Amino acid sequence: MLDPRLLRADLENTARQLARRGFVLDTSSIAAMEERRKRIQTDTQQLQAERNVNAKAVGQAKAKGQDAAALLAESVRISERLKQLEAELATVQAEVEDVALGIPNLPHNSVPEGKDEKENQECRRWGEPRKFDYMPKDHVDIGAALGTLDFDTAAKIAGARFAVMQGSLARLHRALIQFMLDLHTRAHGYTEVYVPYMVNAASLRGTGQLPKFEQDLFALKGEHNYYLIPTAEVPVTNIVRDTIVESERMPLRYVCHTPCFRSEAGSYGKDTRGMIRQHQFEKVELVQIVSAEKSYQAHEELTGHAEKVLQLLELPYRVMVLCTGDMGFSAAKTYDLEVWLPGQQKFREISSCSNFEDFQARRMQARWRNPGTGKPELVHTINGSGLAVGRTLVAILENYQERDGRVRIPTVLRTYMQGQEYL
RNA sequence: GGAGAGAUGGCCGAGCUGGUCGAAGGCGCACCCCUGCUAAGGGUGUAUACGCCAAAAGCGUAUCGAGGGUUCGAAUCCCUCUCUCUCCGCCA
Repeated sequence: MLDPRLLRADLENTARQLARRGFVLDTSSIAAMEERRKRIQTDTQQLQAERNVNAKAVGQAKAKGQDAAALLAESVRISERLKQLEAELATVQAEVEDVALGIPNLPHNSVPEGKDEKENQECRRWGEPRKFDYMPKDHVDIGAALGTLDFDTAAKIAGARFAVMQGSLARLHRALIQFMLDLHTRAHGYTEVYVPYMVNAASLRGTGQLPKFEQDLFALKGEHNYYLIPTAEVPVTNIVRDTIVESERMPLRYVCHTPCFRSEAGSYGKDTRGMIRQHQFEKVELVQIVSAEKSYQAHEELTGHAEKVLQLLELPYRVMVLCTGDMGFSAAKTYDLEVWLPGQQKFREISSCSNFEDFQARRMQARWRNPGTGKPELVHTINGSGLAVGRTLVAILENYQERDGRVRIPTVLRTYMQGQEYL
């Protein structure tokens, strides 16, 4: 959520900044709504003050044994008018809230302007895509040949966009998770956390998935209104919802492995082959809770932590800064890491690292106590995949394939695979 | 699933026979005074959000788990929900 003061005092400028990311803010209707809110709120508060004064007078009169009939009559009159005004105020405040919750974050100044993913800009590249002296296969064919990756069985058990893995492939998948967690906890200073995989609506509202993107989520039926998490970002970031973090605990750095569940509504026909886009996938997520003045530095560092995983796995990648039009709803700035997939002859997203500034924090009421002022201030939240495990597995299969159908296991993973060299 | 207890400020904890309660007291914290070290003592202050205001000051409003109700007036009474704890049952 944006600072509501922007909508009150700096509406035109806010609209201009939102226009950069292709969001049209209806300034005249918001201005009118705000005008109404202000008027009703002022009137209500004034009347509430009158009621309080009057009620106090009644109490004092009664205590002294005086007749309070006139005061009581006045109180009744005020209360009736107040009931009506308070109802109006609640309505208009809910209206303002609805509008505010639907407005995306302002893009940071350093974000290039653009309409869609075609206008994202490459920041840097790492590694050299391997030259094959044969036509490299994609991970679906590689997995099928190994007999360890099976989409048909998954379709029988569940449906489309699921996978079944067996044997050493399933083990490599698990090894990747251990490797990533170990790296981030030992080398990058993150604290490992374990969290619920189902969350309530308040948490999803906090990180920005609700109310606007409910169609992307799996919701549970029954008496619990739970949703399956689409990313660990939701439970992990919400650790600090409705809390004031003491300054000596800052910054908070969490790493968390969870499964992620996404309905992928609206992506029909996209990436239907293989395990690039699944309803269920594993991800190791990095989350940082930092102060405002440190958030952009922390964002760069976190992106570097995700890159380190690819570097140690020796997978070629490039770093893209997303343009204003391609960024997610809550983000102020996003870097995507794209790994090279020989099977597609393309770079594909494997991590997305975003700075949300105080956008999520305001929704969550997540603050820290600034020792300089002694006052609570909104934190900045940052997160990134470090990495998407399924896609990392795909990248390994395709980049490490051999002509004979075997797949070499990256050196850093061998200790997790009992020294095994090939799948 | 059954029976009970509870949720108050950064923390602990009164208040809960409705009015003077944004809330006693303590701890913690900050500043000041005293004390030539140490220890102890005294004083003052110490929530958040919002509104009016260019801003500060100030004034006002709301908030005692959440929501609703009763009442002229609710931390206090009633209802619903959420969460926590204890006991029993069941269970990985």
